[in-house]
Amino acid sequence: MELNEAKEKFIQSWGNFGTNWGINKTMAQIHALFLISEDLLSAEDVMETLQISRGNANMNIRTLVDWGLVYKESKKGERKEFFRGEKEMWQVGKKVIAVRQRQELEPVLRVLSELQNIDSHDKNNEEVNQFKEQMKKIEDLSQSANKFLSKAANADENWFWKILMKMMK
Amino acid sequence: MELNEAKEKFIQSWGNFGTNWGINKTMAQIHALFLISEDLLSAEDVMETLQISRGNANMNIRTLVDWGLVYKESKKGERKEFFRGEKEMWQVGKKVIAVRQRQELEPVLRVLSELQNIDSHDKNNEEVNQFKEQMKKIEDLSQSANKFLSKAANADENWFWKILMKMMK
DNA sequence: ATAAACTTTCAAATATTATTGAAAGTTTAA
DNA sequence: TTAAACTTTCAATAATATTTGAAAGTTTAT
Repeated sequence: MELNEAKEKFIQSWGNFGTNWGINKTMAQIHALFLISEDLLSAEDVMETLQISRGNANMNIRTLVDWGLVYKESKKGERKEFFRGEKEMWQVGKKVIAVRQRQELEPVLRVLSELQNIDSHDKNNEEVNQFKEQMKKIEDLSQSANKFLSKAANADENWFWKILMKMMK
Repeated sequence: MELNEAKEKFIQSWGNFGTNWGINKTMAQIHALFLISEDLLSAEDVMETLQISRGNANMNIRTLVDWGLVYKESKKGERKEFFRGEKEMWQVGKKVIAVRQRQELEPVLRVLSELQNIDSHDKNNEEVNQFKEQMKKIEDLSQSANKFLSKAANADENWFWKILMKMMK
């Protein structure tokens, strides 16, 4: 395989991967492009390389900046904005975890807690109790996951590796 | 809140939650319905409760069975197929992890490994080396994640909790 | 072997989500 | 203050993913 072919394939694969995890394809592709670009890139570079529109490039780059996966940087003497990708994969992982936890897991936790407040004049209503119990179980697992992800998102890499090693043995 | 209202809200929320994680809404809703149903349900029960078509119900129930989140069961004297949901949330978590790991993570690992085979007549080509190095880094993180998920998917609940406790302190 | 009872499939229709690009907005330099 | 250079927005459009439902397939009882 030739280098440019490999780059292209990486970008496409990363895009599809994202799609399967609720991240839009273009955003994942732009992210892939930044992961393999040593130089600063402008929005126009991204537009041209990936053959996408200005608005699309802009919106997705902005989201990547919000997620902390891409940094805005200025080039001396240039007015245009430039961007640089976060290359440390451990950082990338942590940042993705943090965002998705906040955006997806926390809302579920709120709902699960809310769903345990059910009016019931009959305190022994079996059906109500079963429902509440099940909500509690789901909430418990979600909270465990949430705690775990919080730890992971704030851990340094060494700490994570130590744990992983402990687990493997 | 009243019980049926709560059930409805749970089903809707679980559906939206799924959507954000690359799982289709109906499948997640059917799963939610099974999580809160004590009795066996037939495909028709699901169709009626969620107001969805026969084909949709069938396909998504089948996928849930494939994932191990719903079990096929027969009712004595009835020809119709019935289904029961896996209620243990730890089992649910493990099964989701196992499927998504196999379906999403492993293909990426294959691509990443493949992308490190780049033809280069010039062994010192800096650009090629940088690309390979970056692919290696991404592969390393992905493999760690993969190993971790394998452990989690095969662990018993106690083991998981022990680790979690170790991490928390 | 037949037909009733049920399940599965898949092409067409629908719904959802992402993308475009022109217009509006902003910033900078002079 | 102006206008050039750039960025952002958002309504219209396009692409993608999901759902429907009728037809085909299967199983079971007789």
